[in-house]
Amino acid sequence: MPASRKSPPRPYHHGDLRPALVEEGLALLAEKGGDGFSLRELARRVGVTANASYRHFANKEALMLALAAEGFRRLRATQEAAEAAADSPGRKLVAGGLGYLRFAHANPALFRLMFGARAAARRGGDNDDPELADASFAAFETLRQAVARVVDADQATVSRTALRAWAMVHGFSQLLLDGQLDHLGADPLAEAEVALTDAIRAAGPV
Amino acid sequence: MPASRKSPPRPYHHGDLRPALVEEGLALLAEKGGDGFSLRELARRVGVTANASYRHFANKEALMLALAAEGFRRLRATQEAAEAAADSPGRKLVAGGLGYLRFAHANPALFRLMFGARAAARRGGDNDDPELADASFAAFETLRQAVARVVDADQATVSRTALRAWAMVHGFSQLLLDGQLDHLGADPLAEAEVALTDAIRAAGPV
DNA sequence: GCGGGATGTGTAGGCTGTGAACATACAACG
DNA sequence: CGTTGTATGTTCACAGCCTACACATCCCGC
Repeated sequence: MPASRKSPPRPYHHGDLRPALVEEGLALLAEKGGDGFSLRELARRVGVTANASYRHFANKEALMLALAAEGFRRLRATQEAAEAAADSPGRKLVAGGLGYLRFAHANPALFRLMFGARAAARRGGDNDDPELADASFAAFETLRQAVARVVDADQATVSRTALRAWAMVHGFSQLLLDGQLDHLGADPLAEAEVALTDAIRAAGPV
Repeated sequence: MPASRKSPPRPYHHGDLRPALVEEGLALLAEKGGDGFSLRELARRVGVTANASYRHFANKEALMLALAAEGFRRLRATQEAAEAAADSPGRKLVAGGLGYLRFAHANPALFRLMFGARAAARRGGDNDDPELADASFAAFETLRQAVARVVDADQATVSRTALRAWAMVHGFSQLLLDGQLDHLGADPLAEAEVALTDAIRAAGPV
């Protein structure tokens, strides 16, 4: 009865390969970093041939774009969870920013991929991946709304303020995970957190 | 007389290979981006065998670190030139920031390498490259001094303010070259310039 | 129950980074 | 001036990578 047994001898078809590739891909990315990420190793881990992934992704870059998009979705979820735990609009804004910072610190390779992949894809000739563009825009929208709940001004002013806040948060995140803040002390994340909190508080209400 | 002629038939020794590799490496990086940068192609361009570079760099990563360090030196030179062209401390600070932003926009792959290489090297087990650390620190020092000429406060306050300014400038630069500001209009660089100028003016005098 | 589309495998080619042995040119010293 | 040592490039080799193409296997709708 070789028909009905499904687990023991590795079935010919994986059954749910695409999400498995994304999930294990995120893990592999965290372990090996952006360089050192290999399609073949990913396939090995998932228990499938190197070429199997080509049924689900046109090439390595397409897979990386999918990882980046998933990263943006998780970043947004992290921001929203952090905001939900705070109890005033001002504190929500700060909490969202700190969530952003911590996400970057906890997922350095993914964070770098998220913000490098679009540019890399476009210089490769592809037009902008809509899934990635959406996911990335949504993350910024989350921040813009947090700002809107604080500043109470016309749309344009809110957007300008949100853009500044984004640049500040993103700048700290990037400097932190690039080791550029290590000279500040023993715990760069903590230093970055207080610096970012001060900066948002100072610039937040314009 | 095959001894004294030096140009026609490619001499066995290049004569000045290391700086040639760095110079052409920067060009190749600008053309191909961080991925797609190949040691073999670089060697081909310089007119030398693939393995010749191993006499000057331990491996590919060491070469990339040298490129990154050279990038920091040029960034600093760009900042200083921009500051020199302005005529008041406040304007010098803004000009330096804009110089930083324009450098990032003009050299996207190099900029990404500069800020990614240290982290990548350290997760590879190497300890921090001192040449790179120095060059990178000097670029921040340039900005810190520009801030010091503006805020007139104790050392600690100056450093905190400079750190904020750095994060802001760096954040805008990174968002710009990652295409994250494209939705702002037809000329993202110009948009980023006014946004950054406003932000520095607003936050500069604390 | 069977035919076709979806999914995974096998094989192969050209590229990459890098190690080891060898070749060449120059420089210092007798 | 001749020798010898050292810095610099070259050749050969290998494993791993991405990916194209042909083939195998499974499942679903008729």
